Amino acid sequence: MAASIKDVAKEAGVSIATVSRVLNDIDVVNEETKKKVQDAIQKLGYRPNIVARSLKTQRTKTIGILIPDISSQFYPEIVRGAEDVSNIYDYNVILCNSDLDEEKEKEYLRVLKEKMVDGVLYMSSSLKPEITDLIRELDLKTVLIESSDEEGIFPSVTIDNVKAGYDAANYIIKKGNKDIAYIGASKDSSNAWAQRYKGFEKAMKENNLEINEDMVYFGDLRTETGYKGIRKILKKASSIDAVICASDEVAMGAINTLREHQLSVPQDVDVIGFNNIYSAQVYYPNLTTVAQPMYDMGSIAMRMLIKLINQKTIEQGHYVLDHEIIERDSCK
Amino acid sequence: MAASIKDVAKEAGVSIATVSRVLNDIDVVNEETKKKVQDAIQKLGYRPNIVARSLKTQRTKTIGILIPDISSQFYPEIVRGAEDVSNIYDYNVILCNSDLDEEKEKEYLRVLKEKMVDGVLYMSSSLKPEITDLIRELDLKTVLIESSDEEGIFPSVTIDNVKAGYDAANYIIKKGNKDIAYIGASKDSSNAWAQRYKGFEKAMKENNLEINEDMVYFGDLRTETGYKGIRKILKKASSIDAVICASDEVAMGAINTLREHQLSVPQDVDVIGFNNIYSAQVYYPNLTTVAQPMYDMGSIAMRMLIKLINQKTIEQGHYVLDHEIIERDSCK
DNA sequence: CTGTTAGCGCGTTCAT
DNA sequence: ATGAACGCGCTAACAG
Repeated sequence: MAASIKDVAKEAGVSIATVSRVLNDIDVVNEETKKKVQDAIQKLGYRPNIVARSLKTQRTKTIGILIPDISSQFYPEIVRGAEDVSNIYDYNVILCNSDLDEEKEKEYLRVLKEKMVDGVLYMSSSLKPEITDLIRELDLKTVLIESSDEEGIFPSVTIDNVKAGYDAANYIIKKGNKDIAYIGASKDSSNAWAQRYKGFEKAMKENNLEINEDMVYFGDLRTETGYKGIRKILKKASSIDAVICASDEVAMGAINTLREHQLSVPQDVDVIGFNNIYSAQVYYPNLTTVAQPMYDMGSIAMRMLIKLINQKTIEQGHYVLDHEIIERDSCK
Repeated sequence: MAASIKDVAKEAGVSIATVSRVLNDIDVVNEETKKKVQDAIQKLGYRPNIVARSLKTQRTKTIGILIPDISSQFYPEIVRGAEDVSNIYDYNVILCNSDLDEEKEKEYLRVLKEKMVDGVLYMSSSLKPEITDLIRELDLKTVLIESSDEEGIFPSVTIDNVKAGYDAANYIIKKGNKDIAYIGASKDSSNAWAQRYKGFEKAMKENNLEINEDMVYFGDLRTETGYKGIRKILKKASSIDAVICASDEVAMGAINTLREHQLSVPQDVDVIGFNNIYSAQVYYPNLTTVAQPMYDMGSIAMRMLIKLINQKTIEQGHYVLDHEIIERDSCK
């Protein structure tokens, strides 16, 4: 059994209260006794038990991170950014993979509450009312990443996905492309991916370009969606100049499939992806893509959360970070 | 403030001990009173405080995972495998990025101890004595992934890296290649990557092939090492038939650089990578590589650890999982 | 079958 | 400046 505060007190010949005081640097403790205590701590290799402290202080110095899947290409960097900041402020993170399963999310949220986390970083496709209700009921300090709630009560960190979709489309249009395909995820809900599609629509409209139903495909954001999308589009559409993809994985799936059909990128077709994941820069052709500052999203969100936990007022409830088109070799 | 066990007891008109009993399904509680308690729990939306429980039971149902960097391409899948299993057994994981910094590792280990984690999954390049000493001093139940300690006291999950390097080399040799380059990380220490090089040496020797100093390069396992390695090799060596790379990132960096020098893969040069990360299958040309069962490594290690925590005897202290050569398009 | 009580290790009044 | 004592919320004897 590791030494407890009691052992230190005995060793130093003082009360546990005094030990606690030097531990937390509170009140003014006589230099001499302070020294005695520190020596005892040193000698016993004492380290405070944070669990006991948490029970007393009601703060665990632990933060829950809820993400769909750490083994996807997108989230690791966000988590890294978050963990780096948490580490600076002496917090640790509990990682939870939800697989976008609402029940799993709820259960994690409840467990995090039981474990008395000081706050939660929440990432998901869309923010269902059941979830926001639960978060409020559990009274969990929460910052959203990549999505925001409609009422805007929760602080959030996102990019402007409508604008990002708009910019991607304009970039493709400026290259002189007319028959433009779009492969993404759900266009209905209010999530990030639907917003990208809205931006796409807007740009097409502004340029008097028509969106051909046959050239739009919705699946998820995985590579396979790129395969499927291109197959469907190639079957139905008469001509294809470019493809806008809601993720880099989809873009790579699309390019691979185009290649199978003897269509080369960018000679025959322009393709742009989204997110700028690691693979995008090693993929051949190097993928032109709309980059999100993933690391920053994680670190900024964690900073906000920690401020929130410490009751400091948050100047800005909703951070909208800049996206950027990274020009590489998948567009002419 | 959320309801406590006391509130439930009062609401149900029983003692807190009884509430605790129905909570933990211990002893035989009268069906009627059990019902009363459950109703009270329901009514108050009570959830036990795990921190308080932990203080008493000395188990937190939390496990620390120490990895170099979650934003690398290699670790997310391992972590996912581990978290999935932990979730099944009602554990949560605290994620720690060490950046292979020994001081950071030590500090994390100490904090994990303070937070009373039930166990630790440890991943690192090599296992320094300072670390094993600390783990023992802290009395942390630990399972190693990807590396093993020389004395073999800690349970571990690895692949046979010597054999893997040997297999990769033989695969390349069988293709008829003579001038074979190797790009990897440190060849001295006893880590996984050094072992791969040992396997390479063995295969070369067995086939009476000479290892040309000019065709070997050691850096780290990042893409850049591939660039640097190829540049150096191309400058010094007279001819190059194939390159064996200690990671997929390195392999992709190597191929990109070969391409810049008008050498195409696999027409001019065969290249094989290591790990089978996501990018390997979307990269062009699709990367031939030695796959490690990353998800399984994480899940098996977590299973071992949980058994260890629950004092069940571990039948096998050192799991050596199978690797597999995935034949794709970067070799003839 | 159920209640009382003593801690788990720590922070925090309230005295002194 | 320091110590005694209480309680955070829960489990685990021990009684009854």
